[in-house]
Amino acid sequence: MNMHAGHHHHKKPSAPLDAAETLKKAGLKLTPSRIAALDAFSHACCPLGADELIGMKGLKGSDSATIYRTISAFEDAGIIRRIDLGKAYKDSSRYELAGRISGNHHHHMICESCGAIEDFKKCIAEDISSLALSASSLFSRIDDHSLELFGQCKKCATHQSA
Amino acid sequence: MNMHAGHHHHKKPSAPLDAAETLKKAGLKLTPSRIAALDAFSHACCPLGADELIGMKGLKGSDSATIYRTISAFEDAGIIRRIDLGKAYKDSSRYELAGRISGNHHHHMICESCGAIEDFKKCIAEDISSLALSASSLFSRIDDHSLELFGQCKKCATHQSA
DNA sequence: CTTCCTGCAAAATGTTTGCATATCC
DNA sequence: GGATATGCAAACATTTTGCAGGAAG
Repeated sequence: MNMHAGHHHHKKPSAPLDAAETLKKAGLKLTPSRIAALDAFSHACCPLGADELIGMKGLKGSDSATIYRTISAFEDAGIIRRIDLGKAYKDSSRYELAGRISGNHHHHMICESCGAIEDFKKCIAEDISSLALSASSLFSRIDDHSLELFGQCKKCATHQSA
Repeated sequence: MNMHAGHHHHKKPSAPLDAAETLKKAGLKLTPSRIAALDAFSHACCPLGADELIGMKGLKGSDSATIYRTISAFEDAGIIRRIDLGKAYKDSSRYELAGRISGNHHHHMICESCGAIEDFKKCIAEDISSLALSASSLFSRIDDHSLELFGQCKKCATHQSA
């Protein structure tokens, strides 16, 4: 399956995101591939997979092993976060800048017919987290959460494509 | 990474789940592997992956290709649903009975240190879905959602293991 | 100058597929 | 009997790893 996001307007970064600073904070060396990857993530309109990074301007020359290692390093450092976009995208992992990095915490609506992705900002995480904690016997702390909505976009609903 | 759920008390099915009926409704033939797989899912304490089904009593003889095809057929039929349990479990897809089948719609809290999983019932999906829809320019319908909370269980928090 | 990153090639993993046979309805 | 499911083996895609050379701090 080879789906793609519906909209392609690049995202304006809340703050321009200083690569040098971000990488230094993470204890990672400042290298061309990493700068390019960081750039790709901060300009992306939707979560990116390794295959998409491979072959982007600035990462054309990078080996795929490097891409995977970069993704892994970024994830470990909390710079990016893996996003589950459902079955339409289940073949490969996709990532986006973590909320603390982008200053743009959000969730996604995904069209199960065409794979279109739309962000939404409204987040009930605080509420749900404390509710969950108070009902929990095992957990004492919630650090993060995922919330995605799956449905159908207007275009697909019209075309009756599912 | 080879993590496992913290608690292992099997789940009591709300309703015993008639395999014959479930499969018939789905337009699937009633075969030993499918009955066994359905049984595994309805007795599971947490989401199961293909590797876990392979080798369960009743599925010992089944080929892994059959297991994958069974999972796929069940997912297509809406019997099971893929669950993203975060990086601790990212190496393979895991599934659990869909809410309509189990009568037990819920979400998960996952310990990022040890992989322990706890369910929680409280769900704000209706609220969030209508909020999201009203703010959306692209979407007209939400059919499903995922919501998982990631944190640390009390045991790991105590042992300072992260 | 030391540590870390990268490329290359090979391997490991999880999952999918083609085809002949067996099974279900 | 006809449609569908299964086993087996091979193919696939994605991601991981070992190692030697190269770049960053």
